[in-house]
Parts: sequence; C-alpha cells; structure tokens
Amino acid sequence: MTPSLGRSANGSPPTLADVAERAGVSRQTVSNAVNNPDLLRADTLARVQLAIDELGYLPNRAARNLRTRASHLIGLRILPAQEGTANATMDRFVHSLVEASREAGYHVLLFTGDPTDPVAGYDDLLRSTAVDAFVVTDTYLGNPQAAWLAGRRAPFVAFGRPWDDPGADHPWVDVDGAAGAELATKHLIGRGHERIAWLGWRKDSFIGEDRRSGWTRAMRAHGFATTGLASRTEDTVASGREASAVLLDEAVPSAFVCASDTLAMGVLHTLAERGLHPGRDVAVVGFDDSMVAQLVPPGLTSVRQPLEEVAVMVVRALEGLLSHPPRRADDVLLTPALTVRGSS
Amino acid sequence: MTPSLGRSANGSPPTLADVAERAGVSRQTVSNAVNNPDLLRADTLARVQLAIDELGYLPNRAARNLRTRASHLIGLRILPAQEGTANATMDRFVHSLVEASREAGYHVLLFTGDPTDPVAGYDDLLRSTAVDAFVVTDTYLGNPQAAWLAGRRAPFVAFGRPWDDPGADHPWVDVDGAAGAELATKHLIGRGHERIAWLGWRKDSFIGEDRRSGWTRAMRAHGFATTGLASRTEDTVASGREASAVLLDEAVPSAFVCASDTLAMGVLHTLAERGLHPGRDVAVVGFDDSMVAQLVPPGLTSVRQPLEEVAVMVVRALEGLLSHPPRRADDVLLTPALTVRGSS
DNA sequence: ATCCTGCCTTGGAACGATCCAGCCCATGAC
DNA sequence: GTCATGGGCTGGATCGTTCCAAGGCAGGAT
Repeated sequence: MTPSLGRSANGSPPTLADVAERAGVSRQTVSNAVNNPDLLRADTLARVQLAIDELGYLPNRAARNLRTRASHLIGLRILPAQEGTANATMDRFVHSLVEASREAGYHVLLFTGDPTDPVAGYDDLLRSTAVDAFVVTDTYLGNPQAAWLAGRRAPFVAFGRPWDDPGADHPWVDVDGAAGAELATKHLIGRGHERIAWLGWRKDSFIGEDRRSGWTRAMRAHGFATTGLASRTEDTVASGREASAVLLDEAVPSAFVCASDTLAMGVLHTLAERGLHPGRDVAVVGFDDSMVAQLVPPGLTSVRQPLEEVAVMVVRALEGLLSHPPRRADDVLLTPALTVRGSS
Repeated sequence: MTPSLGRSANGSPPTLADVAERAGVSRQTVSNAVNNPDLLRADTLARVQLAIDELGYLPNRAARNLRTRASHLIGLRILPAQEGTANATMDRFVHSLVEASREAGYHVLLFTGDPTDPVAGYDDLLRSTAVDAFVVTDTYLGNPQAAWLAGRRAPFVAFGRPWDDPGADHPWVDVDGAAGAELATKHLIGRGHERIAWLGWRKDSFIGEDRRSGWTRAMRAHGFATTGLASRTEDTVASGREASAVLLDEAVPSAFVCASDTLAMGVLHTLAERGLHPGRDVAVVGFDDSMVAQLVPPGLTSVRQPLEEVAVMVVRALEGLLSHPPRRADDVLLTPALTVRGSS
C-alpha cells in the first residue's frame, strides 16, 4: 500500500528524511537531487527522484527559508483603489508581476499601509525577514520609499524613474510617458487636427510634466501653436470636465490629448452635455487604456502602457539583486503603444 | 554606542538570543515576553521590552513558521484581468482582504494558475506548507476547487456559495445577487417603469440565474409581465449590445436591468447608436458598480456589492478555521446596495 | 601493493524560533 | 526547622532544511 500523495504515515507532509530513507540515501543526497541534480550519479538521481515522486515530496518552505535566510517572497504594497478614477492599471500589472515572479521562483506578498505614510508597512516585513525584496510602484509624487529602503540596504526595484533624486542608484523600470503623449498627438495630427489641446495634471507631478512634454514636442515639430491650449488640473472626472469646458470655450480645440483616462472621461462628459460626439465632432485620446476606455461608447483611444513587459523587466532586475553576487540590472525605459478607438 | 535599529553587531537582524543576553534573561523568557506577556513578572517584562525596543527586534518569520508549522500566509489565486469587461471587482476585494488579514496577523500571498485548470497552483503551495489557508473566489461556474481542497483537508473559505454542491461543508461568504437585482428592478418600478427587461448571462451560470430571479420576483410582485422581456447572453459588451438591440425592437422595454456592468455598457452602446439617451429615453441599471459605471456619462446606476464587508467576514471565518481547536464560522449572505446615477 | 586523485556520498552542525520538563526560590503550613 | 506549593525562569530538544568538512570508493599512476 502506497502512502497517499503528499502525506506520510504519521499524517504530516513527507520530509527530506522520509525520502532519504525510502531511496536508501542520506538527507544531503536528496537535497542535492533537488537543488543540484548534476552532483549525483545518474542512477542515484533516478532512484531519489522516484522516491520523491512516490511520496509527493516538496521541500518545506519554512525550513528552507530559515536555513537559506531567504523567503522567496516579494513584497508589493497596494493602495486603496481610488473610486471614481480609471486608475486600475494595477490589475494588469499585478497579474503580470505574479506570473513573472512565479517563473523566477518567487511569490508576491501584498501589504497595505497608511496612504499618508509612504514607508509604513515596509519596516515590519523587512525586520521580520518576511520578504526578500520589494517592488515599489507608487512613485507618482517623488519616491521617499527609495531613499528609505536604500538606507536599510533592502533590495528593491522601482516601477517609475527616480524623478526627484537623480542620484538614486536603485534599478528601475519605467514607461516613456512623453513618447506616449507624442504618439497620441501625432496620431491626431495625422487625422488632420491642428488645434490639439493638452489636458494634464498639476505641475508638481513629474509624470504629468513628462507626458505633457511629448505633446509639446509633437506640436512644435509640426509648427502648431500650443499657447492657450494646455490646462493642468486634478486627476478627477469633475476637474477634467470643467477644464475641458473652459478650453472648448476659450481655445476651440478640435482634439484633446489627456494625461489619463480619467481626465479623458471628463472631456466626454463635457461633450455629452453639449451634444457633441466624440470622434466625430471632437477627438479625444486618453492615457492608460483602462477598462473604461475599452467600454465607453464609442471607445476611447488611449495610450497603452506595456505593463506586462514592465513586470517582466522588474522581476529580471530583482533576480539580479537577489543573486550571488548581486547584480544591478540596467534601467529600462519602455515605449507605450496607442490603441485607436472611436473617439478619434 | 547603541547598535543601529534592527541590525546587530554582526550585520544581521537581532535574534531572540541577542535580546535575551541584553536583558539578562533566557531565550524562553524573551519568547514569553513576545507571545505570553502575562507569564512574566512586571519588572522582568519591562526589562525585556526595553531590550526588544533598543535592538529593534522582531521575530524571524521563517524560524517561527518552522517551529509552529504555520506560515501566517493566506493564498489567493488571481486570474488574468479580462480585457474588455468591467470585471474589476477584485481590486476592491483584494485591498480589503489584505487590510482585514493584516489585522488578524496574516498576509496575502498571490498566485496564478492555468485558467482552464481550476486546481492548478493550489497543490504546490499546500504541499510546501507555504500558506496556511486559501480564499477561493472564482466560483462563477461551480467550484471544483472546494471539493478538491476539502479532500486535502486544506482550510479555505469561499467567496461564493457552493451552488453546485449543496452538501459542501466549507464556510462561505456571499452577496445576495437576487436581492440586488430586486433592488434594481424596484428602483425602476418606483420611477414609473413597467416594461423592464432583463439582460443576463447564460443559463449555466448559477450567479446569473440567481440575479435573474430577483428581477422576476420584483416584476411578479407588481403584476408586470416578464414574457419576452428577458435575454441571456455572453458577458461581453458586444453580446450586450446585440441582445439589447433585439429586445428594444421586439419587446420595447423602457428600462434594462443587467447582470453586469459589462452588459449594461452593451446597452449604452445600442442607445448611443440609436441616438437615445440613457436615463432620459431608456433607463439602465448595471451590476457591480465598476469604475466604468462611475465614469461613463451620465453615470450608470449599478448594484454595489459590499466587498469590504465580504473580505472582513472571509477573514473572520479563516481565523476560526485556523484557531485551536478549529471553529467553522456560520455562512454569511450579505445584501448589496444600489448606487443611483444618471442612467436611471 | 601503495598512493593519489576526483567523484559521490555521508553525518554532524546550524539557521532562530517554540515546546517541554524541570529547576529555583520565596511563601506559608505544620 | 522541614516540607509541600506554585509562580517565574532556564536549558535542552526540536521543527526540516542546507552548509560544511570529511569519509568511502573506484580507477589510474607509481
């Protein structure tokens, strides 16, 4: 009678010693079979492997973690979903991160923290050796976590450039927002638009200014005026609606490029109120290719960030940091694409 | 000179032994100070606590996990975000789950798995003792995970009733979809509508049929006809658009209640194509209160699930399962609310 | 036959926490 | 003074793995 898979006679999961006894070798040999198979002679390896399969053995995580001083967990702090905005990019990113991590032998551990304290939550996980490294994502207004983590010598990779600290030397991956906005603007220019408005975030947002520069660049390259065609506001639908109404009245643009889908939805609200049709009367392009962009009639053209690729590069950088000896991966700047829909 | 917080002389985090030495007590006494403070004399406790604070000691997770045979991690499987649908309820739920878990002393570990294999991913985590329990969420088409996990004696709590297996005895938490649809329908009846159509999922969806029954119940209670007013289709915008077009032509409803925001967006597409205004010409109510519902002009009235509360109840049930001796919490059925917006 | 070489394999120690049994000592009853 | 009592604390053993140093063995050179 074979023991039921993954459960030895006494009811608890099989251990290295159980496998060793069954295969007639020592514990260390089983360990080698699992971690350094090429150290074993072929026939021994086969015998051990058979015992492993028969018992359904998997190494105990806690014991391995204790001995190797590693948890094979990556910490990711998540913030409360902001209701009323289209900022659900995290969904796509998180899934890709989990997937990429798994392939690298890691799991993702989520934690939260006081949104007003950028460092909350990191400390406990670090001191209790619960995670090996962090992925830092919420860097839209500077990145105090980076300096803090670097001070603690905690390995981490940032999704987002260290805008506020050019001297920071942690690895990062980011998406070229300026290129995205430029792409959007050129797309509209290609459709014959000349008076293209920019609807963006307030000036203290590094990302917002970066994206805006892409619009400026494209407009200047074609010799189109930008004066009076730009507006900076909060990232809410209401702000986007008001700002776009003012722009329509004062600057009479034929198209809008927005720093976010949230703002673009504000434009659609204004158009709806005025009986104007997006894509026919006024073109609108958003940023992030959110679900809203995909679903709203007649479809919102939007800049799509390659989040899947970002996650893969982030994990690659993490693998470097966590290898022996640690390697610092090159920073990565990825180029977004444009998803064209009915609004343009 | 005091050692820097959280790092002892040799560079690694302080251990129980370090604290014991500093406080002049044994390891066990420090352990008791952390886990059973009431076993210590007040002055001893104070002395140990001081040493703990000075050294910035936190128990090593791996060592504690190994000894106690628990990881204090809860596994949550996430599926790829379905692009083109409004199904982002997970965002809200996941955040609440992480928050509630933290308060109970647990962390959430994410994993993925082959979407076509409902059991993939669970096995490895279980056998390697990486998690203490699971939260099972993707139960829309039956719940094979439940039977499988129960067979493995793995503790888990389901978000979603065991529709397909009334004999299942695992704890679950769910939202009363019928009550939600009834709420939506009554809301429309209160606004004077009598010909209210149902736009739902295919018949093999338990959740879809449950929600539909709420519509039926409300309509019958007011003596309104339902014949010809219901349509079942795929959960995509395109399907919702086609089905609503057919219903408008053949049954001439003045309002739609939908099984999802995705389908409701399909209705909005049809209305937009025909130059009809949601909320003015035809009323539309969705289900899930997604970001799309919040952002689309003029706002989509939608049934909002109390996901925060679901998460809290799920964690409460988990705490029961993981306590000694295990307790099975009572099943919970929560009632959703209606968020009224411009579309009705 | 002896020794060396290199490959495979072995047993003991260690990671840092908790469990367990028992020791110490102040207290109170006799 | 002796002994039982029990709260407070200690030291050894243990969880399951990997690291480390060394042992065993076959094969070739001496």
